[in-house]
Amino acid sequence: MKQVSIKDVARAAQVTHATVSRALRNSPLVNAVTAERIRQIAATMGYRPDLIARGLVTRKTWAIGAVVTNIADPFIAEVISGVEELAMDNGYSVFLANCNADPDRELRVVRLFQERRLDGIVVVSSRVGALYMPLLSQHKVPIVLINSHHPDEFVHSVMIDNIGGSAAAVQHLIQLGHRRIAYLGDQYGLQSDTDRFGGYRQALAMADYPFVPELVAHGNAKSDGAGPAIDRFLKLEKPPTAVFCYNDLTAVGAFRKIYSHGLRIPEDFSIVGFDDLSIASYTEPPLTTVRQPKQLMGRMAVEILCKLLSGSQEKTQIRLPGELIIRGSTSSPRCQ
Amino acid sequence: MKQVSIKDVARAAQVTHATVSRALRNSPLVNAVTAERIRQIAATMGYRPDLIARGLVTRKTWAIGAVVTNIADPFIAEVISGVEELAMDNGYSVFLANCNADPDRELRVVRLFQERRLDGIVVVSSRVGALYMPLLSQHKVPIVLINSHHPDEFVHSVMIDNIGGSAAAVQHLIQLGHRRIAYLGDQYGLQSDTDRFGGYRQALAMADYPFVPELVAHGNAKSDGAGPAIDRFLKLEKPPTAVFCYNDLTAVGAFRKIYSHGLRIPEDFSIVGFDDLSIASYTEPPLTTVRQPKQLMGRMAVEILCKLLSGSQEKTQIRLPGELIIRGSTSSPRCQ
DNA sequence: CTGAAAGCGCTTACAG
DNA sequence: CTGAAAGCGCTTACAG
Repeated sequence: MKQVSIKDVARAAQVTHATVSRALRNSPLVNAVTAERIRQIAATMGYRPDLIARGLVTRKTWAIGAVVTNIADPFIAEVISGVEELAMDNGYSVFLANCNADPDRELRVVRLFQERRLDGIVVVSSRVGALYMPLLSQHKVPIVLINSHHPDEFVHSVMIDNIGGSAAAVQHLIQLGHRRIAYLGDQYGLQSDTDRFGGYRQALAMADYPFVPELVAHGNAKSDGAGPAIDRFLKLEKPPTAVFCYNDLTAVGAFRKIYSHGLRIPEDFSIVGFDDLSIASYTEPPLTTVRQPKQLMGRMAVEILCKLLSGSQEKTQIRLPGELIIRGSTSSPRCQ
Repeated sequence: MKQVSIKDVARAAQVTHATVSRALRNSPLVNAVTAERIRQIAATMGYRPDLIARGLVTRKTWAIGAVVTNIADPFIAEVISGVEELAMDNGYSVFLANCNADPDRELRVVRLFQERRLDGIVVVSSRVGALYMPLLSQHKVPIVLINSHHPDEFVHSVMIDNIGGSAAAVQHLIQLGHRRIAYLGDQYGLQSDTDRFGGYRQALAMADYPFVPELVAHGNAKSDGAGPAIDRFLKLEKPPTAVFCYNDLTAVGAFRKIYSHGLRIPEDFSIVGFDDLSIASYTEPPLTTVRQPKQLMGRMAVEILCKLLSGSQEKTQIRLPGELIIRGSTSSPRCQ
């Protein structure tokens, strides 16, 4: 069945389609009574404006793109839920594009979004922001980066305060009395890893603790990358009594390995994560971690986008604090 | 900077924009040499076709909608990653709409998708499929339901075999030697809960086990809903030695409660879940559960959609088997 | 307040 | 093989 168009309504209402358009958009340029009559008729006929057609003339699609590496990543899914929520509240629909860190796919997405004439773009956890530069420079499509690389090359970004968050985590361990605190990071040169490592060192320095290179290991930001690192830590002459992990998934992997060594958490070994995924509440004991306000980050990115889309020129680079959530995986070390 | 349009290219190539259109679409109706020349020029000028304009005339948007209750739900996020992947591979972009089981929002989405002239819609885990009926009947927009209520009212659906999956789970417990097996379900009348309960009863019946009403409790499909149910089970004169849970989150809640009673898993108590979220691998011990092929389900839905969009009239209702994944949370009961 | 006209950027019969 | 024309469903100056 064909959609009823504005002309069908016009015919039924015995006016021009221009008048129908005005009536439906509540233009003051049309007589209140006829306007109401037209609206009635349109409603009865089940008329729905064609946003495609409208977009063609208004040059506005009311659509934004969300580019992510992997929507199945729980961190990203939470961010996107924030993005979607605020976007919808502001009248925007969101196109979701998974890129899996595949450059081909990412390039295709950039082109596609350009061809679809999206009003704006949000990029989550990207390492290849440079790909979006053409869009930004040639077509001045507003782009807001969330927790992505090189935010400074872009004008608008929302970032977690990695340094501050990890410093707080390590300070927490220091206050509990731990002297040998390990850092279990990533290995792919992520800026977030570098920064969290930076926060770790900063906290040590502030407490006048020595930095011990052997207490630093590199996982893969996933659960299965933690094992070898923990093994190595425990074989040290003076093993650490606590580890601060790059993220929650790494921490979960650390849990398993610690248990497999017959140690208890937190009595024998304290663990701190980063992100506060929902899984952090489910470990046994629940994980002490640094919470990233994931939904909020998504919402803020859209808020920035909306401001830009309504003409703001403001340059917005937001750095949000992480919140240390103290749960059961940390305590004072047993016997020093 | 204004986008370069087909007319700009035409001017530069000294042909009409119709010819440019043909050349760019590789129409045989244009001289190979000029076609190539035009393509060159278009490329140099950085021309990108306007999909909005094209869509207006072709009546095809190459966009599909994905309606979900909550993208932050890990189950849904996985399904969507499958949807997005296959959609993109077939040239479709996907609009994501979160509805949070909010009817207002859901109604808005239906209207919006109609106005955006989407080519098709995928609905995940919806309870209110009825809302989409107008779209389906009036505008014959293809709709494929994934794990949603009342799939039979719709022509196309992808469902997990809840009955078979849960029967397999319970059979597994029976084979391990458990005699008193509890079912910890949901309480909101979800069809999936009814079906999983059905599979539970079916497995008991096949083993000639009695059905014991006191071994059935109702959680809330989330982690925090399991506690009271487990408490009640353990207070029974003859408590169960194993519990089959409606889903993994419920199972995780059961874990915590079992541990808080000082019992061991699986030595003292076996637990089985349903879904196989990534969290199922992270519990201690890892959770035995029924895997839903989440990504596959998403991909299959899009595959159906694509067939429909290329003219197929076939009615497709797929029921996928779940796979029992045996991990560490189940074993034979200690002492009967 | 309303209509007639132009136009958004494309595609596609229809002539030639 | 190419152009001229019509049209997709809208919006919006421009007249009246």
